[in-house]
Amino acid sequence: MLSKKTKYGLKALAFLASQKGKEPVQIAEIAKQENISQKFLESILLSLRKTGFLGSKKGKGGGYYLIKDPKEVLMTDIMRVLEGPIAMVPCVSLNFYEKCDDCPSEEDCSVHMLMLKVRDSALEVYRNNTLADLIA
Amino acid sequence: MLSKKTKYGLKALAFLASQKGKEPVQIAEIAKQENISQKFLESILLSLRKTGFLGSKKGKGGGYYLIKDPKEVLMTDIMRVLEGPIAMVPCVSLNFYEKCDDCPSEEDCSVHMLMLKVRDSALEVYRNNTLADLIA
DNA sequence: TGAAATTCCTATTAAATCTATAGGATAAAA
DNA sequence: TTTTATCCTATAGATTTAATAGGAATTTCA
Repeated sequence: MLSKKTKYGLKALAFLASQKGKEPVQIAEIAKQENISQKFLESILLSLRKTGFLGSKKGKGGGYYLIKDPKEVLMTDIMRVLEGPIAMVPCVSLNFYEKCDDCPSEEDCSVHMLMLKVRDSALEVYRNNTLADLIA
Repeated sequence: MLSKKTKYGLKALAFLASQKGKEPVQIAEIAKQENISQKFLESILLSLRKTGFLGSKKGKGGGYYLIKDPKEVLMTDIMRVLEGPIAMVPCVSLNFYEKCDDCPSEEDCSVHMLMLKVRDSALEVYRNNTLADLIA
């Protein structure tokens, strides 16, 4: 299941992408428009800023804004920052690889191959969609 | 992420599918072979029996066995029983549909369409794989 | 210069879910 | 009647997620 953090993060990014100008949008406005707890959203936007997706400005007239053109932002990158690994098991993850402690061998693991296929199918979707596609 | 329950369940099913004969296999043996907590596995196998995947036999020489030919068991069915919805959000789930309380309209939801694509891509994998493919 | 607006940051609590264990009941076999 | 194994329910423990709290830092603007 998609975490609320990811869902809210996606909605916020989509909201910002749908704004015509590059004026900063305040947390409060996004939270209100998208039905999100403001404090929770605050922490999500903060992490999106720290990971290079958003810029911010303090004080009156401040808020958050997209740094890149939505067409240039791949869903793979967004998902990895918000949700974490795209793979369902660490042993088939490209960016978050970890060995399973209960498996003697990945070759012989019945779960491994299936999860590899699932990962690839998800990757294909995320690689072929950008932030711009969210608002189309 | 795949839950341990699902991972263990898949491994147990694959183990049973790899057995030549139809003799029941004891929980203890599966647990040992697959490095799974026996008590935890017990509850998983029980649920797989209740959902029609496994049969069981009590007493000496007892254990669990597959009811169907592994080639006839779709991964979609297994995953839904072990892991739950294949979709990442309830609003795009075929078998576990639920409306999102925070979304005024599914049509206008930026997350909805993307998650539909992800669901379809996962479904394609699960529909084209059976329990038999796990041990190939 | 100072008040208001807004993000920044850390910590903490609350809730939900997942993992694992406990302990006995039930049934079959020898 | 003893042994073996599943059946069943409850619950404890651990982890993760969701949400809140409260003030610090920065910017704007009168």
